[in-house]
Amino acid sequence: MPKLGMEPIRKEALVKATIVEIGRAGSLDVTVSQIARRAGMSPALAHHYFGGKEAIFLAAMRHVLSLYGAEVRGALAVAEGPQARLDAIFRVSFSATNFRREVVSAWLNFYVLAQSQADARRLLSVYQRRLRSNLLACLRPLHGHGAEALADSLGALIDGLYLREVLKEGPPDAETALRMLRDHLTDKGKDPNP
Amino acid sequence: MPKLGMEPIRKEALVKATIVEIGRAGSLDVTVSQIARRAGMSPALAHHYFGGKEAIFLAAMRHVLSLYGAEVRGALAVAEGPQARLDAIFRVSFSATNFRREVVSAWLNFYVLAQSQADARRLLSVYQRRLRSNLLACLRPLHGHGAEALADSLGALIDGLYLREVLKEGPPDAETALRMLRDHLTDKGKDPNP
DNA sequence: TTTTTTGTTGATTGACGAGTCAATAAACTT
DNA sequence: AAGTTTATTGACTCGTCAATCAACAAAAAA
Repeated sequence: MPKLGMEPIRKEALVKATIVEIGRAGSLDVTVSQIARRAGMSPALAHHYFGGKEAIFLAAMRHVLSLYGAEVRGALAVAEGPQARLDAIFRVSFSATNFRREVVSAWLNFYVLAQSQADARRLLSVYQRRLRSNLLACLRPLHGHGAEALADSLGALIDGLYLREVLKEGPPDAETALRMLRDHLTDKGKDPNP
Repeated sequence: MPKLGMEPIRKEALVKATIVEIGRAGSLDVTVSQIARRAGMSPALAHHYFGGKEAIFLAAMRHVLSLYGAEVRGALAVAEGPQARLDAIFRVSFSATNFRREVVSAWLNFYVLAQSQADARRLLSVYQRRLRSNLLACLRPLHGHGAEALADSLGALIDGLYLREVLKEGPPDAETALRMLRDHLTDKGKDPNP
């Protein structure tokens, strides 16, 4: 049976299964066995490829983050002007791929993980810095000073909207979330000192 | 040794120890033994008084929530006018008692808990509803329509600021957080249709 | 004073889960 | 054909932890 070149396939299956299982459990209280079973293999194989549970979680985190990052880059590539680019970032943050219960739950739990695992913290920091710098690039032309504070509050608002999603029932409401982000900016002094 | 009337004392000690331990671990991966040891008793006694780990967490959650609730009520009692009352809510949310690493970590983990435990979810929902209605009472006189959306985004922003605190290092910066909350409101159309 | 209630713990149980290992088998190399 | 690498798992080890229990101690009630 053993076909060669299984490693990437198995790893991907494990990473996806990890996200699903974290979503199901709503926490990191997920056994390697559960993950492996959902990914269609034995627990031993999961250990074989990743070496340990910690590494599996880390890989899952990287996956979510890089997926999000890629989507942002894609959206920015076709958006022209700061206003449009800003909105592109917003839309990606609440796109169907990212704003799903599973993924939101994963994010939340990654924040928890970041409190005790340095690698996880580093990854999250990278994401936060990237988001901040993306936002700043758009905000500076629109609101000269105050762009920094605005970027920070927008970041916090996005995270808060994610956080609150986990308590809601029913399908995620991206429209409402987007409206709040946009309203956060409207009526702010436009370009006070360019 | 056995003095009578220990129950409330023991319970309080356990609840406080729980919050400290959650803060230390940064997660709910905390054993009853750890909690009991920090509270100065045997694990068996913790089980005796609470019946199980789940109940200990729930009690800790109630403690944090009721402390916050009491502080809000106290601040509202001496604040006059919607503007002042609004700011009172903000200040309590980032007061020295509530905006501490331990407590912030506890909040975060309660959100996680809420995903898998119905009781925890109920408690958090109560808090959210209360916050929302407190905010609404202040916002309606100031911004007629749009008060609802504003209350929701303020709630999300508060949660987001808490969430982001767990990644920061150094002491919590309440001033900056407060500035963001206040800025979120400034320049919004005041009282468009009263 | 006996009995009951309340407080307290050491020792134990039973379950579960991460990680290891030896063994098997297919595919590639030489 | 013999040897090496890659894939795969069942069985096992070792540790941990929630929960239980029997036993002991002191206060209160009878």
